[in-house]
Amino acid sequence: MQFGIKPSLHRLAVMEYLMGNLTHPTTDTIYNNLFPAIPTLSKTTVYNILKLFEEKRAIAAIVIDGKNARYDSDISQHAHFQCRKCGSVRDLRLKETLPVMVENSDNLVIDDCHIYFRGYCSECGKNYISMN
Amino acid sequence: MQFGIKPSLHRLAVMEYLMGNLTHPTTDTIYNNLFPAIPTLSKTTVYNILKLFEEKRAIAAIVIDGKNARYDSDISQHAHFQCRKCGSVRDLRLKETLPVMVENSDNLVIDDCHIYFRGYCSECGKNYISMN
DNA sequence: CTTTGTGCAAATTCTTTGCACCAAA
DNA sequence: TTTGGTGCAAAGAATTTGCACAAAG
Repeated sequence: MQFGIKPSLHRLAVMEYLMGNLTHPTTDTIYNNLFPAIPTLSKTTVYNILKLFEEKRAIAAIVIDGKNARYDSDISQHAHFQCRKCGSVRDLRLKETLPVMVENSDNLVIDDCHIYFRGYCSECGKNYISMN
Repeated sequence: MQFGIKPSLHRLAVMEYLMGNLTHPTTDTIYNNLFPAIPTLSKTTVYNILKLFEEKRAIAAIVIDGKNARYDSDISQHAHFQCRKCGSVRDLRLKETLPVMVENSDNLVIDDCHIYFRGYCSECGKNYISMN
């Protein structure tokens, strides 16, 4: 395990879950999916681990809605889309690299960028259109 | 008051506050700043009004950190920057329009986009550098 | 030993809800 | 008189904190 993070069974389990499930899970989802296999796991520990990973920039926190945080082990530059109806979050690839986008920013030290789109996904979009 | 929102004293006060304070205030900040002048105001009402405004797309909710929502009466296309140290949020103008940025997105109906940058503002950046 | 990962329960924070009251059309 | 804006208190949900124990080097 890189990023200056000491491995432990729980940490490895959380990282493996995130790498194997690029579905932007919430803390709760991660906990509930790992708990059956790791009955000693507590939700506090999941919170601790996710916070540590994020601080070390090993994963990215996605706060696309105000509700709860989601996590992504894909830290490459990409955007996210959330459906207003079903709430699902999916990746969107960008055509341009981000640094070109922002006007000269005084003396800001920018080290992170998140792009969030909202609307209706293909499934919910159908219903959305048919309801009008 | 446009956007299909019926005006009321409280609604006008919240909208005027937002238009006069483009500092991306939180619900709490708005409430605390209006309360002295409007002692009958309750925080529930501020929540109600902000939710209504956002639904009507009269203002934009900014969820740049997971903590709490911030609001912006400037609904033109622009990005936001938050300082990791002091937490302040400021606007950033974009060079490109957003639709060019995203790869062809299947059948997504995209109606909203938020771009968030993080790092250190000019003030905190100084301290950040001098501390290393 | 000493550090640090973990877990429980309680506390905190932000936001929503239920319901009653009040004001305006 | 009916609709809809408001306010209080309580509930709810997500996350953090304090502290004690356990595990690892």
